[in-house]
Amino acid sequence: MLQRPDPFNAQCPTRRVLDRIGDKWAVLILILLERETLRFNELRRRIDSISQKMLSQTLKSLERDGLISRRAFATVPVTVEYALTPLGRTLASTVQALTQWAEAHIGEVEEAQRRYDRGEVAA
Amino acid sequence: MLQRPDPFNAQCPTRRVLDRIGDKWAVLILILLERETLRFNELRRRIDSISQKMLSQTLKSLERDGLISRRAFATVPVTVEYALTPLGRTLASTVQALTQWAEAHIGEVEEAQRRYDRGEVAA
DNA sequence: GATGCAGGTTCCCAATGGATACCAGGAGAT
DNA sequence: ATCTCCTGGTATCCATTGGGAACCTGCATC
Repeated sequence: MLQRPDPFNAQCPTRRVLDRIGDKWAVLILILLERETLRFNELRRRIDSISQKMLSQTLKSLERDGLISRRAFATVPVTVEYALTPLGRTLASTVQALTQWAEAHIGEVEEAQRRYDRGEVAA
Repeated sequence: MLQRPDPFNAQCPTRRVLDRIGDKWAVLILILLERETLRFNELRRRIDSISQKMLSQTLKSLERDGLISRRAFATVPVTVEYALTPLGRTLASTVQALTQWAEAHIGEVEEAQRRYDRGEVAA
């Protein structure tokens, strides 16, 4: 791998990583797991409107990428815990910055949308 | 807006902002425009494999959100320049951190994927 | 008059997302 | 004994989305 990473090249692996971050469910899961280890249905309850399918699918991808770890316990009913790996932890803090941006600037974005929808040109 | 922003609630506007960031093309466009103002076809040439349709669609959404500005010049053929707004600039630097993460950790992610695909459990 | 370039839009098909139903297996209530 | 609920999923179906390719306007050049 001597080639410099270049997310603008479709073949570059960093592009695939960006695509993964570009998964809205993955972002939410990473943020929740940064605070604490959670079980499947706990995640489901906390993330409003996620379907079981998308949750299970997203968890599987995150595990494959080494960002979260999955541990099953033979309790009854079975318990499955998801936690961030050290690698996932480094990403989660970066991703946190995004949600903080969203919370801080949501007002400006909404105002821009209203202006745009009224036909006004951007400032 | 007295309600605290909560991206885990589907109704919360921050969730919509996250969805926008979760657009892989939007991320790439923001990064390119952080460096310099660019024209439509310049963007198209730089972002490998983006279609005209997705480029035009993504630019329109970003403009609507007040993140980029569009200026058309009556040259011949017509010239259209896209640039970051001040608001877009604040987001672009945050998003930069993501690509830097991707470039820095892509090796670890790929190794985790190979391990997972060989059937090994995550470390 | 054919060709080229800019900046798009339209149309069509394949992939993705989400809703719903279903599964296994045991616990607890009836 | 059986009904129902809990866990953590999978299977199926359909609507929405994404991408590819072709087309369009306007002017300028060959």
